[in-house]
Amino acid sequence: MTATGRKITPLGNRRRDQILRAAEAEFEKYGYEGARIQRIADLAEVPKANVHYYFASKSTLYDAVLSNVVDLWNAALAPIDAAADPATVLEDYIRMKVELTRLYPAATRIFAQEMLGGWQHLSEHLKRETRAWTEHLATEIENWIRQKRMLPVDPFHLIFVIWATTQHYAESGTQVKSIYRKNSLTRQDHDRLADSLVTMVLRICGLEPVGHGRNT
Amino acid sequence: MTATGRKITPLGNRRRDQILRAAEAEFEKYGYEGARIQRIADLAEVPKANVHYYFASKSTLYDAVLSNVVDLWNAALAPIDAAADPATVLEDYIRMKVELTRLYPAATRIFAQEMLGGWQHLSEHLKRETRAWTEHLATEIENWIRQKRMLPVDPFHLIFVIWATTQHYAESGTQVKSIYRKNSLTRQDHDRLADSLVTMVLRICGLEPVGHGRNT
DNA sequence: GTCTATAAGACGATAGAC
DNA sequence: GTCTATCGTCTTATAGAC
Repeated sequence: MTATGRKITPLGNRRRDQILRAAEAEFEKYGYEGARIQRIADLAEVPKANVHYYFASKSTLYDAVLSNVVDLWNAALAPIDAAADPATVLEDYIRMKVELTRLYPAATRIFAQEMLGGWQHLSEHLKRETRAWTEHLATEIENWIRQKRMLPVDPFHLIFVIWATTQHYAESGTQVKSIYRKNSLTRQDHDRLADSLVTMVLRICGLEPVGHGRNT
Repeated sequence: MTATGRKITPLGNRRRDQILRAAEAEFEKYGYEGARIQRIADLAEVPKANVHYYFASKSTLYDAVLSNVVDLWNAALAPIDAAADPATVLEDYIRMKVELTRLYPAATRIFAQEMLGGWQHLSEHLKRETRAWTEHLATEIENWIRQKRMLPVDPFHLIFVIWATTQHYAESGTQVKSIYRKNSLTRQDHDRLADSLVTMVLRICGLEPVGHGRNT
């Protein structure tokens, strides 16, 4: 089940997927207002009217793309093992988030754009889903602090540090590239970011690295 | 001197300023593509053609807005006292950045939008200016690390933590509000963010609070 | 399901009276 | 400087043949 309550592409609709992928690229590059159905059609190599056959309107198409993006997020970040130690959970979370950023930069940028736009195009249902997960993690962090298993810190601010920093890196072709004077971020760049972020977050929490993920 | 080499509104052009302010609000809300000159005109309470009298094109108008935003940034964040201790410089930087976010949320959001869009509408000159300041701070941090005045950490990642987190908060009317279930962020919210962020950054650097700014 | 052609309207920009 | 009226273009969406 996806966020919309339907299976993602019950298989057998290649044309639809083709258009969906093209739309993702278009919306990533130009945002909702800037996106052009003609370009989506060209990229998907179908006539423009064909896009409207599968998706009634531009808005419907964007909904479909956003829904996929949110599903991706929730699926990957869902499980939190409350029994595990904080350092492990936080490190796993960070590495997972950086990995998502690396694997799906387009989805990540659309997500960020939508956030900056105040979720103007996101349904109430999807909004609730994204919020629920964050609150869950925050509650866990509060428990750990109460149990003196980590230094006191505002849970939401800590989550935002992780979220904002990885999000910030999602934008290949932006200030990050501009500062590093590179054209694309490599696998190594992302590993270094993950390592660095883990180090920083653990220091914030006064935790020692577990060292099960990588050798530093 | 501003980023464009001219004084900001040499005073005496109320109409122009009126339009500029309206444009700022419009671009903040809808982004460059989504912005509508008609709405800007309505908000500024002038006929649409009047907008075109003061600004030749939509692009020109956006340039003017962006230029003001970048000037604001550079003016407030420019001075770094290399002789001062790291904790003081970092704390001052954080509090200044949070304050800017509080005072100019519109400017901040436009800045963030432009960043996410890959600075598509920012002139080369302005790009260079924003980059220069970041590199300057990074160099200072590297010096401090070499002099063992703080724990080793990737300077850019540290800056991004600060930048991304405060930026993330700039979006009143977004996920932050959604999570906190509030309609606007108060002065106190921003103070708490600044305190929290200072604590986190100083822990990352292994530094003690100086306590000259606020009593924690 | 696929595609061409086109409708219907919105938009940025301008001409030209005052 | 200000404003009305309008031009030309672009864009979403649809009608209707195949």
